[in-house]
Amino acid sequence: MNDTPTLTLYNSLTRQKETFTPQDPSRVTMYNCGPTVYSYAHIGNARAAVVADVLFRVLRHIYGQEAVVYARNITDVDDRIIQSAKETGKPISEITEKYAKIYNDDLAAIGCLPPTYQPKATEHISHMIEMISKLMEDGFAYASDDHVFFDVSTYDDYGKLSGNTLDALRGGDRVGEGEVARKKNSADFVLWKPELDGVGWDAPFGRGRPGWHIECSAMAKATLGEVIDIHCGGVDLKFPHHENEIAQSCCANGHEKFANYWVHNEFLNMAKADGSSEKMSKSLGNVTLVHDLLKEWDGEVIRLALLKAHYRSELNWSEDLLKESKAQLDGWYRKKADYFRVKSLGAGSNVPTYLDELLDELNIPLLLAGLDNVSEYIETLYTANSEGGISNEQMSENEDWNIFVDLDFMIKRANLLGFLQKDPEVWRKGGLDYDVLVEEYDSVRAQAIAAKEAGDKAKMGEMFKRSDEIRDQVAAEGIVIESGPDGKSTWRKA
RNA sequence: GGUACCAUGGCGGAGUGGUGACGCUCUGGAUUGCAAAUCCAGCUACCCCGGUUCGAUUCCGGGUGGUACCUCCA
Repeated sequence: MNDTPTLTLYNSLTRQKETFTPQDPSRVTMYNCGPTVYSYAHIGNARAAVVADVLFRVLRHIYGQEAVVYARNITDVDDRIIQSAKETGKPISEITEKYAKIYNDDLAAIGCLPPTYQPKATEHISHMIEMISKLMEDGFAYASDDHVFFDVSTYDDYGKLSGNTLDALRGGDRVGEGEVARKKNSADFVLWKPELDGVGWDAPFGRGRPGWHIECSAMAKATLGEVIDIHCGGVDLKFPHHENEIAQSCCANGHEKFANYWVHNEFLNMAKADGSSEKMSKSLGNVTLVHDLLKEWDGEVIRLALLKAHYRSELNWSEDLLKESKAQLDGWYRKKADYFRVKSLGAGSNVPTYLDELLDELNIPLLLAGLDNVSEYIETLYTANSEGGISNEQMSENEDWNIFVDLDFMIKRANLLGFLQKDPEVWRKGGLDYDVLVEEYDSVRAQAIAAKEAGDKAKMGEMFKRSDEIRDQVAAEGIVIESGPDGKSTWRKA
């Protein structure tokens, strides 16, 4: 294992780039906070999931597929879910199962591998109760007015992750409102709440339901262990969610750390008409759902758009970003079609694949550029051929082999990142069928060319006009006709 | 008020103490009946002011501008 690639990650906890060293290379653990399933996932949720997915893929590449254990939870007990059940009159399980499935389907469509474990909060209530009991026994938590709170004053490192201090947090107090009145310190957070609308579980400290933060602590422990290697999530979860997870887990489990590395992705902003941008939020009414985008765009286009910026940079989301991603992928897929052509000539390759660019803090944009660099190199080979008077179809076996190796390398790397998974023909045609119309186009054009050769200009003009009409007609339906050198045309979805 | 992040061409976006990747767009050319696609060529950028240095876009300080978190939120 001397040649294990070295991965560096920016650790939000220490605020510096660090070399990643797992506790056990044969069982590398990562946790990502999953969705609360009461509605569709939006594109911001997707960014967090895609970033975690890339990290998952890189870890699998380094340590082996079986060696990486990735847990992404489903929060299926929550006030918003209870409220939604009440409003729609549907059973809670119907709502949570529906949206959990949609979430998984949508993420699969944008190339996210399924996590090793997908624990549901309702299946881990006993673990949460255990953890809360332990915290109470050891004096880290206290009961108050049918609630149980974590006492932040008992944990010295509270605020270390987010950079908040208890004094600073105290500044925002609104004493007397709601929970604040029940707490010892305003920063104390709830571990257990009383039953709501019949939703509750029996516990030694009273029938009730879990607070939000304890869920992740309990599920991470149940699926991955008491100390995990990497914890991912969006920056907005850093405080209070992740801060509270650390406090609970460390105090309950008796370890100095909960996660050794914290990886936080930056936010996604929505572009505004005036060129500025603002964060996506429901209150601003600018939420874009993955589910809706998938109706119009291929999942790989959305995935590429999400990965165009470094995960620690903010990403401005826009329609142009999607268009740009589509254009870039079209180019890659042309290369993939070429790959099959050369492969059919008998070329072979066993080049090793690597993701070195990602080892430096998941520099995804650099790897994407690397794909295009290979692509460009292949062009120079083609150009060299054409200058030698040889068509690409007539290249020597040796040249084919060279090109194949490069294409193979590029495509394998793209595949590792979750791109170029489709057949190039399927990609081009998007499941449509315009073969008949395009054949007619060719046939009319052939007549035009024949008329031209016969010197019949009137007929030539007429035939070209008819072929142009066909081309305009399919163009109106979003189809682009591409003429081949031999008079045979192909077509693709624009 | 507290905390943190960011500032590169028309747009997106890497990177580096010493000719500024890559993608998209755009311009010119080849090709085409005209297009499309493809190929070739090309235009355009490191927020401002100091400091360190032989040399800074890159390091340090200040300024300006932008953003996020401190409340449910990826």
